[in-house]
Amino acid sequence: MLSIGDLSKRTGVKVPTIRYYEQMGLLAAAERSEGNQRRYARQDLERLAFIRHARDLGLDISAIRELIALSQHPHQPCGNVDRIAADHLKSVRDKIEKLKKLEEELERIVTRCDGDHSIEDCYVIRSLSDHGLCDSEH
Amino acid sequence: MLSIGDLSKRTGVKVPTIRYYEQMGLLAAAERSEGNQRRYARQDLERLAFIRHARDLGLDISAIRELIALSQHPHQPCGNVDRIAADHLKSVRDKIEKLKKLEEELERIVTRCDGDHSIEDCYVIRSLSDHGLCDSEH
DNA sequence: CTAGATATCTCCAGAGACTATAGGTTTGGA
DNA sequence: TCCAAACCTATAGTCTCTGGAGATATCTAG
Repeated sequence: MLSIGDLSKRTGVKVPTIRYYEQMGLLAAAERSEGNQRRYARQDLERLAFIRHARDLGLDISAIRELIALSQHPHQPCGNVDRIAADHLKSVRDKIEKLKKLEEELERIVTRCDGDHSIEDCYVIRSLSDHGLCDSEH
Repeated sequence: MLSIGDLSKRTGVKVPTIRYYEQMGLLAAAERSEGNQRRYARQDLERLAFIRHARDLGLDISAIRELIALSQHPHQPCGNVDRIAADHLKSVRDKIEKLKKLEEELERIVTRCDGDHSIEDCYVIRSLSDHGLCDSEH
């Protein structure tokens, strides 16, 4: 049996975060030692690794909760699982698109500023003040 | 003079958000009507548009606070302004990089799932469970 | 001028996903 | 056996808003 600290070291998830996941219902309430400390078995380690991996991929807590619930019915068809992942892929793509537009605009703003003139004339400040200087909508 | 609702309509910033910006020190405390309601002048409109624009670009409140402070000394050189914008550009680029890696991995996971088999065998679930199935580090 | 509708005021709580602190208890090794 | 490290619970804070409650102000129609 692993202590919460052991589990933390093995998964890279911080101790308070593990307790938080338990509170949020992603991890089952752990067994306890005689002195009331949490003790974990291998399944808990796997479950936490699953959660960690899903979080790293940017899935939010409620999506993960749903995936866990689905994974406990292994003989059902996996359409919902696929949908969750595909939806998330779409939202990641949307975010990338938005950030690329930001990148372009920031680039445009920054490259017109040599950092060596007065704030009064600074393109960065002027761009922020005047939306009309933007190329694209946002 | 504009009411807070007028200002909201003109800038697209919600009323409670305007009050929040005032509380955070981005907007000066507004003048008040006899009945204690906020009244805004044209400068406030411009300032709020500046804030909105900077937020749309992803700059955080403290960066905006700093930019506003700098913009009030128009005769100083603009090196710091440039630095804030350039730092932000870098962080946007970093975010894009990370998201692209996620995109790749999610794509890989999703395309191997046809949504038409059992959860037991689902590649999405298996990928999340087993980090070893990933192509790249993350 | 007054009634009623709309807008505003302040204060407080909640969102999401943690993170940190305080004050106390248990555990593991020398 | 003793002590430091790890653990426990409970609570509050992070960041950027957003929404609600209950009270007050302003505007419009009659």
